[in-house]
Amino acid sequence: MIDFIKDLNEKQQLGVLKTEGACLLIAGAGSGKTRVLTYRIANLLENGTSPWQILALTFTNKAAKEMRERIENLVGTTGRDLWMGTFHSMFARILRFDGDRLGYRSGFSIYDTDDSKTLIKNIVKEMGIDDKIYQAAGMFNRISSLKNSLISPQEYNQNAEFLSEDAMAKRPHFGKIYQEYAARCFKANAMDFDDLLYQTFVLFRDHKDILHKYQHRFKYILIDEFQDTNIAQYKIIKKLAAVNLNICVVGDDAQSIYAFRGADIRNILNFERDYPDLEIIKLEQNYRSTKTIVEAANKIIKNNKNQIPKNVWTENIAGEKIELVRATSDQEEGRITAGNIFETRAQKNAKLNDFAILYRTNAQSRTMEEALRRLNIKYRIIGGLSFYQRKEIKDLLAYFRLAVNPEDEGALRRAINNPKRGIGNTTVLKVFLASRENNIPLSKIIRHASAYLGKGRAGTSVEKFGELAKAFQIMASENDAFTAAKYIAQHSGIVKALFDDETLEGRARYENIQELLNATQEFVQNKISEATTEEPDTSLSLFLQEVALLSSVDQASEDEDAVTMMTIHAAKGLEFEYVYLVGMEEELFPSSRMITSQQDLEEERRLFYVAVTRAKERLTLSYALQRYRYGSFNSCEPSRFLFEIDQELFNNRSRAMQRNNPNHMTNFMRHRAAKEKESPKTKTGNNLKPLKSVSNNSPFVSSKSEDIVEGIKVEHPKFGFGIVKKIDASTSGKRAIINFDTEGDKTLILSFAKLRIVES
DNA sequence: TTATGTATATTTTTT
DNA sequence: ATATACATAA
Repeated sequence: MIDFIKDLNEKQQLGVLKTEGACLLIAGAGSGKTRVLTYRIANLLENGTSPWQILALTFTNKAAKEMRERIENLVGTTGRDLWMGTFHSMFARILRFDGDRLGYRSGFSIYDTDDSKTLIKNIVKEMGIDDKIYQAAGMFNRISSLKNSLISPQEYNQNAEFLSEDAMAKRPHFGKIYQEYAARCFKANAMDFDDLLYQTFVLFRDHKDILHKYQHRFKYILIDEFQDTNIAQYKIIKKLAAVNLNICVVGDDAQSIYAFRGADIRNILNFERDYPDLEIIKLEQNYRSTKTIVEAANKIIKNNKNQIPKNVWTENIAGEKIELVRATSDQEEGRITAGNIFETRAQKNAKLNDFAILYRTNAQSRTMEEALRRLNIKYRIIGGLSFYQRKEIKDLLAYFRLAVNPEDEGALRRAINNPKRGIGNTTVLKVFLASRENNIPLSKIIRHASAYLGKGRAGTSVEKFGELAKAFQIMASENDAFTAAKYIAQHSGIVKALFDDETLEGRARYENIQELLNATQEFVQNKISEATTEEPDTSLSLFLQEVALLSSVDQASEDEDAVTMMTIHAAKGLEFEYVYLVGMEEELFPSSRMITSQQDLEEERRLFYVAVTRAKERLTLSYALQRYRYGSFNSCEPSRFLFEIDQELFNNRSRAMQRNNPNHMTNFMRHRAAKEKESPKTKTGNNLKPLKSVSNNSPFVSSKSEDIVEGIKVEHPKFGFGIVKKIDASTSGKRAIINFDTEGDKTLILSFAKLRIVES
């Protein structure tokens, strides 16, 4: 029997013991909600609930893994059969079992964002419409948010309001693109990330027997990070919980940072409405951070209007004051940060694992890397371009996918002529055309290519590839992931091509391929050692599914003692003794794209709140006066967020620095006041753009590009002198059409173009 | 069909 | 500054 009482405070106990009915845990930062969830599950297991009757949804696979380990420590090995993981991976599992009812086959591919965008690009190209208006990224975002709101292509195309909106925004073909995109994914036996949610919803909606199966299986449902769930996720969960009604959600509205991905804070409010006899428990005691940090965080979040009132407090010591660093440049910021880490480690005898550098954008990691490397400090970067996004990895994965799912359009496109087989673009287009016109599966076309493309060289090359693909398919279905992967890597020619590449880059790529093969081997071994059944699934198919749903945090290994660097988003749920939050500058944090609306700004502030509350012992904030961006220096102003922390919470050094440079802070304050006054003017000037553009965040107008107006004469370093003919603010990034004396008309993006005003 | 050079867009966060 | 896309030549 576990002694719950000893390890938990009163509120936490309540959260553990209130097993029946609906329960909403509002958990402030560092209030031990993971602990509550862990004990809650352990308690359920101890009371005789079977592991497979519990569905626990976490935000990352890593969180699930850690929780599983902690549960096993409490109650033994029963944790293994829990349905615990991310929404996406648990729903993928359900769809693998029962997706056939929707017409999917079990080896379905999971398209990542790149795959989806490529497909959209191809569709737009095939439709022969302007790819400047129908940009893949914009179309993809729109489709994504529609799916997250559970609106199907059919529903979309029958809705007069949507259609007229599109017509007004001058993109009348969007509905068709959405329809075609969905059709093509289905034909390719592929789902994108959003489909994993959307199709699960459809499955439960249209097939009551399957819904019943899961409704009765899951006696208890738990959801972590509830503030970051979207409408689709909520609706599915509501269906699943409808029979047993035992549902416990944990979240903190102050840490909701994924609205851009469809997360809807209203889910918390809906939850109160949908479960009237709900028990609401507020966890407000913070066990993680010092008083200083908790106080700073509270002050920051107070500036947000939308929030559930709560009072986070701590019994911890006041601890060190917050340090604020001003650097002259981003490079200096890096040097100071690295130097500070170096000193602190020696002083406090700390491990590098205790340090984290957090930033708003991935691009900021580079200067930090250089600085750390100079001091020989080990580091790891989470996110950015991950291992699985590297070209050579994606190339080989395409072969794997094709072996598991022969209809995968994206995989076929990628693999068919890589390495070079003399199958060019024209031929590939013919293959797709033949498939579409005769309504014959791609796999069949390529295996009988000469019948469809003629008996020329192209036809035989494709046919040979078809045979190869078929062989891989058999290989994948009859062997475990490692065996199949090794075979495919060798026989696809990918390994050979890279092995022959003697350059340094080629070597690295070759090693990455080896690494991928190691990963399949590890996967197989893990499955066997964790197995609770006779025949664990070690297929390449399952490997691909797990890899596709890996989050950036999941990929980090903590074996080595190293400083962790990541975006604030990736840091959610983590904690470190010493946190360095760099790049505290206007336009960077808050991001220039997020300052136009109150809502967006509040999300940025929550992001700041998340960053600050990662720190246990000490928080260091820094900003640079100048930052190298887009290949040139830009001067920066300190972030407005810095002024939301009480001056007394900064250490003497930081305050002295501010005093010694009265110019800086006060100047900035004046600056901002002036800007705010001015802003209505700029807004009216921008009113030309259509009411509803795809990117509804109007681009930030820097003071420099503001000065560029129609009719003035400017000088460009390359094109020489010219007259501004027209300003176009309708797209993302304000553009100007300029008539140059020597070069004629050019369209330039103002935030990039280096223009000097000659006369206005 | 493939290789090469030039133009163009890109940087917010992610399952 | 860098990655990708497209056009052009071989």
